[in-house]
Amino acid sequence: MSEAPWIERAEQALAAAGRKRGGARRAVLELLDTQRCALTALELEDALRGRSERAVSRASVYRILQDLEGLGLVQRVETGQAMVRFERVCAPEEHHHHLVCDGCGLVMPFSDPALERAISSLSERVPLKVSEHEIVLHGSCRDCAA
Amino acid sequence: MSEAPWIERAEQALAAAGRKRGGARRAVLELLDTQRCALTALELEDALRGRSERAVSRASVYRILQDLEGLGLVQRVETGQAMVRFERVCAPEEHHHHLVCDGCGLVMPFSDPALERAISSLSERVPLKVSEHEIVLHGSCRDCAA
DNA sequence: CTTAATGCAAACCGTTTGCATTTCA
DNA sequence: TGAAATGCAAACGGTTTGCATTAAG
Repeated sequence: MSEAPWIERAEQALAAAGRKRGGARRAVLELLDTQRCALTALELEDALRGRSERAVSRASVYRILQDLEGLGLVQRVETGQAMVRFERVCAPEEHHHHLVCDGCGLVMPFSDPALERAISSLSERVPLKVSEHEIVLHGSCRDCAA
Repeated sequence: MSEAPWIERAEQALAAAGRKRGGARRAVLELLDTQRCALTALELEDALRGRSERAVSRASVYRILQDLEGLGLVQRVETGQAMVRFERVCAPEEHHHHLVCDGCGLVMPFSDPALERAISSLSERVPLKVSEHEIVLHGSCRDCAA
């Protein structure tokens, strides 16, 4: 199941949940599908309005994201910044975490197999049935550290 | 420096920063000092109001926390819940991360040396001068999983 | 037709700020 | 006395909701 392209899995999951298709959600799905890293709702809205893509009202952006999150298609990323970020939940190979520059707000993805091993071994020794994990490294990016 | 009790270091750092002492902040410091894990501003306010402790207005709670965060005495913890949490920054031996039950909102601390090693080795290979990291495991606690 | 999707504007709510007052050094 | 600390209430800003409209199946 996770081999199918994300956007297809998404449409499928939505259909399975008895949802009807709509242009706003389709536009959000398509934009999310092109993104490497987490966006805020506002960034999403602007990206959709700015380009040729279909404009989507802010309320719909939030509703759609919330909805996709509930279906496990999107996950929220908390970076310590004012706004929450969202990104698609992708195949294990693309699983990543985030670097946040506290100076300029830049957010970058990274991944590290050793870290994942540590997390997964840890997850079995902890009093919680772990379903997901989020790791954020804070610091200064190259420009800000200079 | 990190061998001194946290509350003393805090008072010291505040004095060094040219701050004057005050009852509200003192009460917040004392409460934070007794806590094992992160609290929300509201929980702090309630704890101070409820008990015999000195009541502190919500605005002051936030201002004090923000202030302490700026001095590196307190850190914020984002758990994906509505409110941000705060806890004192303690000695390395007490360094920990958080387990969050998405069912009931329970937040528990945990620590894992292997994980810390993975993080610190990773921190040197990443395009960010890492100053801190935050790890949150989400899942279901024993009661909620049952 | 019946239910979901969407937009708009208003409501929410955690957090911050302005301002007047008190307290500390 | 001058600067910091505090409380109160109002302002903020990201997110959510209510309601009327449109569109999918």
